[in-house]
Amino acid sequence: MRVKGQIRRGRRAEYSATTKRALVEVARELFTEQGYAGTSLDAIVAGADVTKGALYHHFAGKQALFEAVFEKVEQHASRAIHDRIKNEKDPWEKARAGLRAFLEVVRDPTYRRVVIQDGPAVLGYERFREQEERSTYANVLVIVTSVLSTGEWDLEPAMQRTFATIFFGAMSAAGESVSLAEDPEAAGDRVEAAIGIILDGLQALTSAR
Amino acid sequence: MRVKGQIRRGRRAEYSATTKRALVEVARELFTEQGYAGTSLDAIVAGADVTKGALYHHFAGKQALFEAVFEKVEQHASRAIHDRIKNEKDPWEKARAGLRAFLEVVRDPTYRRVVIQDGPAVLGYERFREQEERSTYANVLVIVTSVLSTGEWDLEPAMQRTFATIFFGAMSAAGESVSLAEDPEAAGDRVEAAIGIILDGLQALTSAR
DNA sequence: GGGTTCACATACCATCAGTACGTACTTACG
DNA sequence: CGTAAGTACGTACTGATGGTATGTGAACCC
Repeated sequence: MRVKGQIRRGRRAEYSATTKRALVEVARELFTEQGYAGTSLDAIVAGADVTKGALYHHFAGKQALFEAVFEKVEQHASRAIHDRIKNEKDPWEKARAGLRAFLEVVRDPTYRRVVIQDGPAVLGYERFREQEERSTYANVLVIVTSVLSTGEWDLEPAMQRTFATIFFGAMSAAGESVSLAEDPEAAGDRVEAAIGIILDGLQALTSAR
Repeated sequence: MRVKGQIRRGRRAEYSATTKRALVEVARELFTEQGYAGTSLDAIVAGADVTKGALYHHFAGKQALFEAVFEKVEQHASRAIHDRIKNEKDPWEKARAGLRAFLEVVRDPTYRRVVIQDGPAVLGYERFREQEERSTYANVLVIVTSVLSTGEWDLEPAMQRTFATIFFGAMSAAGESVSLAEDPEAAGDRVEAAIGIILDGLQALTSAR
């Protein structure tokens, strides 16, 4: 059963997928505007022009729907960052490029609300980290690992992960403050400068010995 | 109307204060165990052995009660950290002492759940920051300011706040990962070592010039 | 083309935050 | 000392909301 080289999934399957996407998309918008707690399932299904039967057919519940939204947002952000650092060869340049990319990502209201603000509370911290592990945090870990390989530190993996966690937390907090500042442009520059100084310090340690 | 040199507030006022403290205390326990969303007001008033009438007499609502709990927890944490850094004279030593103190504070399940996990989502990020501003974050800012004064950086206040935000975020994330690690002891040591290296780097920058 | 399955829709339930109102005790005042 | 007023609750209720049980019609398979 093939059409134009693609596997024909049947009308029913396509309609189903469309409904599911619509639910996730509407949920994403409402979660962004009103937060998780402030968004009712009734509002979501009304926006997607379906009923709760459809929602509970596709998702186990409100939290599962949120997680689907969360995953999509993270995936988008992760890809944006990855695209910006994959071509940088020098580890230190890669770090600075990644930082700039993240500061752009965090300006997206959806990312802030869904991932940073509501994410930990709704998913629980363990599940939150579990999701981060394969998206934005993964990018940070790659960068940190590559930076730490420049010196003669030879840190064990656990230590590399500790550094990644620290930088990830720093960037999240910084990103949040940037997008909430009255002058996000200037605030972003300050963050870039501050982390730049920290990186300079680490760089100084490697060249010193 | 005085008793033992204290102003006598009357029995009713004392009973009232006792009821209020009981509500906050029970709420603190339940919020810690089951989170904000998972805790019902019925459970809180039952635990405090009062009714919802009492709760709504003392607090505007569930969120206001949470904020009272939040404030108390933050106050306790902030004081614990302050006590540990006030005697340290050398800025760098003060920073390391503050870090160690924070890593202890963050091991308290109540602090993690109420302040780090639920805080931002329940209070909203702006109100969350507003509260932090005069508690734990204030401590970090003091440390950062004193550390930055050692070099010839001469950074503007906005930049100092940026550094404080960065370190505060780093420590929050690190603290969370520490308390969730299978070996919190070792994880704490790693965090201390990692931030120590970052501080070393900054220190190297000052002595280099 | 007839039975089966899937993708929903409908109707309903239980929980819970919040409100309206009543009440007993206490304080202030004469 | 007595009474009016206010405070600190208790009781009873409502609306909103997440979740469930069940029905149904169209698409799929043989």
